[in-house]
This record gives sequence, structure tokens and C-alpha cells, in this order.
Amino acid sequence: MGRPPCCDKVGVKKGPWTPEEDIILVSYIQEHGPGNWKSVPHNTGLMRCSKSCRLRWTNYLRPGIKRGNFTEQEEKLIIHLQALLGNRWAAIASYLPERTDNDIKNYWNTHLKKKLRKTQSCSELEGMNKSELSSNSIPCFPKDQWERRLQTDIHTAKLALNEALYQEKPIYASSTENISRWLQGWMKNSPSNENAGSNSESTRRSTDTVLFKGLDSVVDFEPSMSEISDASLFQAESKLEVEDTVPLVLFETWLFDENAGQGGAALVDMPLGDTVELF
DNA sequence: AACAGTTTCAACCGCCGGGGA
DNA sequence: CTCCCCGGCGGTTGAAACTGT
Repeated sequence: MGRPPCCDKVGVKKGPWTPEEDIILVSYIQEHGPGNWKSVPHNTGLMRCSKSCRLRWTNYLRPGIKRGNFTEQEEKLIIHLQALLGNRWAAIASYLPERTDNDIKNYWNTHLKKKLRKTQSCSELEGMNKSELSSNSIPCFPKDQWERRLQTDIHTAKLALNEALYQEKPIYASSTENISRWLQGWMKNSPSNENAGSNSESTRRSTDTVLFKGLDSVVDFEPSMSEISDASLFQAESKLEVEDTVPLVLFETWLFDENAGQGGAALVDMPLGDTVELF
């Protein structure tokens, strides 16, 4: 015999949800909160299995979900993250809190895949595994050459970071709060922080660049996306601790992987309570 | 208008991991 | 340690909507 079904199939309704069913589910969750899905069909009288209830809530009824009309910025972020994380849609969705993993997955499969095929050779993209991507598209030049490249290209990274940090233009939609919270910690720990919000302070600070330790992986954006594992910081001076309220921060910056002897622009995934270094 | 082919996306399926007994 | 249950995940399906002829 095969694997038993997740729930009793007899009398379980399948297919699209009706507005009446939605109302019942939403009312129940408003009263009891999401969770304990096993008990939901029994307590509500819905002829649906627990999984179906959970899916309907998380993918459709949950408040704060944005549907359709993906912005260009969201598209770019999904493409970056897909290259970084693979088809880990739930992980990708954590960077776009208003989107569900299912929505992102569908959008990827129906729109972005095709879009990418148009801009790049499809076979080139899909035929490569991650290690091939790493070895093929990270520009491999020696440290001195990389340092020269850093000097010219670091300016771009600084601009992106300063835009996010000082002009409150988040790189991903929900990051403003995180960044400002994170910045509070920075201001607290740094000298002469009275005028932290003023123009003069911003101007002074705009010369700083922020890099992150504890990287999961690093992505090179040029000429195509790929990974450097175990990337380490190339240059760093003063240190500060990230407040534990920051869930994940995503930045484009420039890093140097000392093990691989390579550098590249990076999409940085910063875990909880990690260390930020400034130089 | 009618039909066929294509696209979209909500929902399902089966697998997996975490946690409790 | 093992087993079982539950929730979460990614891949897939199929009905509905859309487009072309």
C-alpha cells in the first residue's frame, strides 16, 4: 500500500474555495489566530483538510498580501535571490513580506524564466550548475588587480549603500524599518552623534562604507550571477554589533574572498545578531 | 461566433524535518 | 532511540481565462 493520505479523503472537499468558506475560515482565524490547523476543519465545520485551510490562509486570505503587478524592483530582487538561493521560494518570499512563496514561484515559472531566456541564452543559464557558475562567471584576477578594480568600483557600492542607509531608500521593500533600527544602533555607538539626522552628519558619513561578516554566500553581478562560498572581508576597521531585532539585511556591496583570491559585487545575507564592520 | 491552443495561478500532492510522546 | 503527528516546502496539476485563427 502507498503512503496514507494527509487527511481523511472521504467527505473532504477539493477545488476552489467559495466566498462562504473564506468567510468561515477568516472569522475563525480572527477569533483564534492562525495555527493548530488540524483542529480548524473540525471546529469550523469546513469540509476541507487542514493543509488546504492553512494554504488558503497563507497564500490568499492572510492580511497584507499583495497580489499581481510585480514591480521592476521586485522582479530584480527575485532574480537575484533565485540565483543566490535556488528554488527556495519560502526563503525568497521572506525578503518580500507582501508576497507569498506560491506567488513568487508562479511568477518565476510563468514570467521571469521567459524573460531571462530572452536576455540570456537559456541553455547557458539552465545547463550550468552552481559550481560551474562560480568558476565560469567570477572574474578571476590576482589580488593586486582586484584591488585596482575595487578602487574604481567601490564607488558604485558606496552609492548603493548610502542610498539605502542615509536616504532611506531600502533595497528591498520592507527594509526601511530594519535599516533605521540598525542605524540607531550605529549612531548610538559612534562618536559625535548629536546631528545624526542632519545634512552635515550625512555628508560626513557618506564617506563610510559598510561590509558584513558571517556571509552565507556572495553573488557576483557581472557579467552574470554566481557564488563565492565562505567569502571573507577584504578590508575592515571599526566594529559594531547589529541589534538582535534586525532579521535579515540585503545589500549590494563589494567583497573579497581571500580563500579564492577573488572579489566581486555581493548580495549579502546577514543573519541575526551578526557583526558589521566599517572601513 | 466557435473552436483550438496557450497561459496563468490556485490548489493539490508527496516528501521532509522538528518536536513531543 | 524510535515512532508518530503536524506544519512547511517545492513540484506539479488542471480548471479558468486569455489569445489567435
